[in-house]
Amino acid sequence: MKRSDLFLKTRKEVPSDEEAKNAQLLIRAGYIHKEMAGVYSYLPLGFKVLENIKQIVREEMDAIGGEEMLLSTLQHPHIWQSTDRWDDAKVDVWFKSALGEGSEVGFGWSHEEPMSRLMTQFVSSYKDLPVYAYQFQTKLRRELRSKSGLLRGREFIMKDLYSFSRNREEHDKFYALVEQAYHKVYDRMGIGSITYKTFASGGPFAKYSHEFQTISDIGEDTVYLDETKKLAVNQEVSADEVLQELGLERNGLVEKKAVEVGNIFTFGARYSEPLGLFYTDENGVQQPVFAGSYGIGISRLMGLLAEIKSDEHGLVWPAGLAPCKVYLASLGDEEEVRRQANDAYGYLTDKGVSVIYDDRDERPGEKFADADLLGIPYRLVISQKSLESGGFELKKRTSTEVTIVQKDGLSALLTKAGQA
RNA sequence: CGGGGUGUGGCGCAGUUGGCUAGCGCGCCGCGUUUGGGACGCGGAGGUCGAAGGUUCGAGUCCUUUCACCCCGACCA
Repeated sequence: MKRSDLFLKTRKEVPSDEEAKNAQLLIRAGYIHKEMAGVYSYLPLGFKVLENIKQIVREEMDAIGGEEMLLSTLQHPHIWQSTDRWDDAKVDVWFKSALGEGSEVGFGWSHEEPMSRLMTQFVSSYKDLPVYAYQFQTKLRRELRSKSGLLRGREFIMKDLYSFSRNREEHDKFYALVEQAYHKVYDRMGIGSITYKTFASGGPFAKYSHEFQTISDIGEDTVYLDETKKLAVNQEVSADEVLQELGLERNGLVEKKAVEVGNIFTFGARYSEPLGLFYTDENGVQQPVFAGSYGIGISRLMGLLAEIKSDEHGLVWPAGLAPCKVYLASLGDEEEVRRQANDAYGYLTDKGVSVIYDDRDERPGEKFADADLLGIPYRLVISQKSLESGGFELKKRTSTEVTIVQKDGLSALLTKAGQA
């Protein structure tokens, strides 16, 4: 991508209506645009980051047998009435509208009901189970107060996976598998070491649900950590009996603020029964499908990563999430510099290394500042001065060290570095 | 939804006890000089001062209503 072709524009000043660091940085860097409170649009570079986050999640969900699909956003009241989750008195986050007189529709804020209902079409025998289906969906929720930039919006993107198993044993095995997959997801995003499996309130079919909480001061949740066991307990369930049951010592726990980046629930027959999701077992007996749901906040992760992976100069995307690998900046307008910059851009692009080529007629300081603000992992500079030093200057976003490299060495170096 | 705060060119802000063609910085356009950490000079464009109503000879400024946004709280992935 040539910078001169992008509609991207960065800002020096922070927007006055954003307090949260993640929103300030992402807006300054031109990754997102605020439409209204708690509602953001994703601009080309922000969209790439979002897609990169999704891709990591997608790979890990596919690896444990997930089948990706996409449910509708518009929801019919009927199926939600059958689980008593349509009434505003029961669920207060519904955005609702009407098709016509006396005919309501809702905008999906979660999808247990439609997914369960849909499965009645495909599940009738024990041979049809288990089923693991997931989607990336824009969820709409009428939050009374959205805040913290991308961390709590009225419109946000979530990965939600639903498992449909024959029985608890089969369910529990998959539940454990999801837990492992989630840890891989967070590891790959560079927040594995500060993300804890956390015990939270359960429901009729499980004593606890589990959250994945990433330690951060911007978090809304308070958790108690056992750092040696790599476990945490949400404050909401941190009674003495619970700690005892989990084998945790209260005085060994540390209180921290954390951001919920994922959760996994055991639902059992809670939605299957009212929605008519049954199967016939080996003995010819009808059984309710044993279900679970598993969420990861995709857009929330983007906000959290911006919050955590940043410094005083701007964003610092982990490899694999950045919108591209290299920020190539040409300095000055000498013929030779221009020629070699174009050459390197073509060369890297051909080798499959994603590049933003800053070909604008701007001063060096501005290009350096943009490379930093955008948080691109590598900065490659070509100028009269760098040519005199023997090639291109390569610098990592996370380091101040500059190395001189030749064009032919670039792609190998960048490919190797990207894998590390 | 309770408490606090803010709305003035695309962005960030100033605007005194009401007073004259509403300013400044950034950004934008043109010309020139510049070129290793967000340059400088000269000349430009761009505003129903959030909206509606009211008081007044006169309202960005005072009053009423309303909308939006931010922060704290309650609620929530």
